[in-house]
Amino acid sequence: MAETKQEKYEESMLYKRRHSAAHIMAQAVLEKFPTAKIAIGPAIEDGYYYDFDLPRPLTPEDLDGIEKRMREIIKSGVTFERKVLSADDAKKIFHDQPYKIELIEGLEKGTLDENGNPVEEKPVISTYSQGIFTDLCRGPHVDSSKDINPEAVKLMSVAGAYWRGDEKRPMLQRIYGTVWNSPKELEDYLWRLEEAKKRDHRKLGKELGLFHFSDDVGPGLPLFTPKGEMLRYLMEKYVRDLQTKYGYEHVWTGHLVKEDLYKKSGHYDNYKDSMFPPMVDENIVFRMKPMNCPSHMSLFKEMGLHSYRELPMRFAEFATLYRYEKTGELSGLTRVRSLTQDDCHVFCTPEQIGDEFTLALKLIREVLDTYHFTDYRVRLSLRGKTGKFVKDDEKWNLAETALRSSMDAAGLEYFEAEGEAAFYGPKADFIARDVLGREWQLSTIQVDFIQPGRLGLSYIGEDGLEHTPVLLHRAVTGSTERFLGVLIEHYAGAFPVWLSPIQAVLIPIADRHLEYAAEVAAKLKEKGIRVNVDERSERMNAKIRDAQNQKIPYMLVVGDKEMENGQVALRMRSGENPGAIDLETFIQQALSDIEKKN
RNA sequence: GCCACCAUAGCUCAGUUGGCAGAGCGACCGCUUCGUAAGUGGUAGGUCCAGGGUUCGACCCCCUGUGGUGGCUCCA
Repeated sequence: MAETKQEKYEESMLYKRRHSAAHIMAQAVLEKFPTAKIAIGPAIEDGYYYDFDLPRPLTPEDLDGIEKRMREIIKSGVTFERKVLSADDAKKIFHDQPYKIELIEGLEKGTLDENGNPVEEKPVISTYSQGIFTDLCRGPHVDSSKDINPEAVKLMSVAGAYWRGDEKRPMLQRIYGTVWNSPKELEDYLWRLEEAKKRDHRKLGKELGLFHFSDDVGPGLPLFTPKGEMLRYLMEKYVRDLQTKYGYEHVWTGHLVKEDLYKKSGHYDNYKDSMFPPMVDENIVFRMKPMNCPSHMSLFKEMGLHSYRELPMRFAEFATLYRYEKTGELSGLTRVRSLTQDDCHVFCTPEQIGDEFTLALKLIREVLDTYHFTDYRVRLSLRGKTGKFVKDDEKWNLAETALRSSMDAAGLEYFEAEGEAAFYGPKADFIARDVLGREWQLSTIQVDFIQPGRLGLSYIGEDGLEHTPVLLHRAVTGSTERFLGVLIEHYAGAFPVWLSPIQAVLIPIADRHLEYAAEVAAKLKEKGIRVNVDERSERMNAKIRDAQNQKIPYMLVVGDKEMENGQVALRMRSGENPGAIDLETFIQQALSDIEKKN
């Protein structure tokens, strides 16, 4: 296979255009607010941003003005000139720009680059100037602003952003903008955003009548309609059956747990802020269950003394958990306060890690495949040098090695992310790309050498001695709520037949066909097909339109001809119109589509 | 939690220098019985998110709160 040479984004003309546009925007903002303090302004995926400390909040009108001024600057043809200089000279230039001074000090120490990211080598300090505006910058940039098409530039939004991403530091105003190589590309990008909006699961969830939120119930607590619950049921049943087939066993561990257990497991220290407040009953303090691991481990313990012959033991559970997410973090179904995890904990010996990982991997691959997620990558999250990570080098090394070799053995490509691990061990996350190219973290497998010891778990080994089992945490779809949100957007609401809450709708042409429609519906129901009869006194066209908008896979029109011949006139939601077929033929086709999970 | 913006009928939205609240779709009740994406007439439907303030008068202006959106931070 021929190797295609792919240009790195950071070296591309598009990147230069975006980065240069960020500088031009900063110039326009400084012209408007001469006392503004400028922070950082990198190019990012699909555009760029720049952070400012401004005397007042920006309005949408400000953005229009800044965008207009940017076009003028671009058209005027300013050139970008690079200059290398010493830290002291740089400090002189930016003497009234405290954020730049802080960045220069980072560069001086050789630990951070001009965007505040850690670097290996001590960087050269350089500035880029266009016209009267000079910025601390490594580049690269376009030679002249004439390399940017003024009609391919657009400011997108204003947002708050903490300086250096640290919530204890000042909140700056971030302007997001986008630049493309041509106005056509910009138009395509805006079109993609529109398409994404049409697929937004919050919008589709309402239109298709799948779920709601209620102020009376509370934020982040979704309520599912009969259709929405059907989806949940089907999704969970599918994974449950598959897990059973793969040798996982299901357990149930309730919703409340004594707070003390989380102190023992170590979760309390790390996550008490994201647990719902305690429920106090005389001398006992309870918490809503925010994770299953301690419960599953307690169950393992209560089931008595275990022999190595019993391992691996695989406890799976569809458990509804409650997490006290900050209100600003809640978002539709993808970030909620009550979530149903398809969780599993595998208790095994160190030697079994590889096999268990492979098993989990096989299961995950099959599930992602069924849901038409074919494009995904794996992130291996490792501990960082500082932070929440439990201190035990030997065990971390053992865990990291086990995970790496398991993934290598599985022939799986992965990339590593330092500092992203859970506090108890490294993890492998599956990040899938949906049809719009957006990435979602779905499945996860985590090795845990820490918690079983903390909770005093043990098994008797071949040597007759007590050993601490290794714990594997594993989730396939993550949570039912989040996965459903992603699925709605992935399918744009047109679920495959096996998942569709309503699989077929019968459309009688006139009232005299109602009886036949009901007969057909009864026969379909008998075969387990989820079917509705549209009995309204509407024209067939209106019924078809409504069924299309509800994205129902099969529309079955019945009139005089069909009634006479025991047929149904099939129309697919794709617009495909096979016409009149025998009822039995349709049933066979539908059952086959459902069976194949197409 | 922080920054900005938003909240009007079931849904999508309009509205007024501060002077009796509007449309389309949907719902309901009729008429229509129709062959592959909206037949037709009528009726009902509102604490203009909540609480306070300014005012002769507040859906509109101010404050506080609640909820949502876009980000930031966080995500066992």
